[in-house]
Amino acid sequence: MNIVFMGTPDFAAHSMKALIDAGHNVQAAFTQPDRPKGRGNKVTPPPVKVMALENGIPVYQPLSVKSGEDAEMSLKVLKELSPDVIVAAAYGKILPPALLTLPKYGCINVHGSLLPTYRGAAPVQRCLINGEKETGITVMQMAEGMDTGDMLLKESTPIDPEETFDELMERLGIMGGKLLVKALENIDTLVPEAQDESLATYAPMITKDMALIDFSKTALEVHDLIRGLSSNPGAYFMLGEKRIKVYRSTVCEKIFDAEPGLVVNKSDFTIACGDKKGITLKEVQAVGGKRMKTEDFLRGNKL
RNA sequence: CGCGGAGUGGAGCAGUUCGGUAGCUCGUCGGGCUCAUAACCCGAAGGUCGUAGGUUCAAAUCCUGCCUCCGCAA
Repeated sequence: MNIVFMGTPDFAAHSMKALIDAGHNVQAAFTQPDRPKGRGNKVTPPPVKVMALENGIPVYQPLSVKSGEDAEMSLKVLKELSPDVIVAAAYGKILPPALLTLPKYGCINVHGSLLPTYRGAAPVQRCLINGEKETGITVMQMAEGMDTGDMLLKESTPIDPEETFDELMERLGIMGGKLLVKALENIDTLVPEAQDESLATYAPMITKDMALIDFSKTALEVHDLIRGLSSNPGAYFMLGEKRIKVYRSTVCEKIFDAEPGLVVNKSDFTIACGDKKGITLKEVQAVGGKRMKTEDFLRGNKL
């Protein structure tokens, strides 16, 4: 099938790879423009661009597909390519109606949740933070609203209580690719299923201020926040003047009669939480330092 | 030229202000104690102090270039 792919991060790159491996003709990749990023504001290309270039696929990085010169150019390019379908996965831009209806099969989206729950930008993080036991992938027909389109295929997967965002994201990325390929194979026979609006929930973007750990919450809530934000942006707390990021933790069921936020076990870095249980830190990173196991951290840093 | 931190035995750190024999907590190896141990005691090995120059009688420490890693901010 002739496909134009739109996406930006690793999650999307998985889907694009799956399309290529399945023998589809990926005509072009649309992705966000290279942006100054990270230390020294070095310009870095998004993962989808890197993968596209590796596979000799033309890359387009319009500032907008909705309005302005770039959008007109994009529309022109797409008309010339005349793809059978446009596949979007975590592209980060809203597609205008003119694009949604351009290909024969319309636009198909790979979303990291079981719709209609967790529509929006950060479904995977929100699932983990909320302590969900299950999530999945939904492949759907794109509509004008945010993740509101009719669903084509859905696949669920259990979430391990210790699973981190990085791990789950990786799994979902691979699942997403497979499910996408499957959906395209059966595109003519699949019956789109409308989403039940009454069940819809939203997963807004993650912001930096969420990342500060509030130890007055329960140990489980703290744990879920830590794994939901690991490794990016990473939940953190202040230890004196030092900012400590936590990448991995476990809940300690023991009851501690201590103020939330106090270190109650200095040998394994356990901190009291609001429900008197403890949160034991397993993998941390201090300012300027590397990410390391707690035991390593404790060898050189006295609590 | 966005701001800042860091490179020291296998791991994590101190030492750098004010140059003068390389240190801590662990790990590893050997021995001891013990019914036994991840516990305790004794001992040992292991480091071009990121790299290239410079200053100096003398540089981990001061000066300069370069490499690598990391946090923040966007």
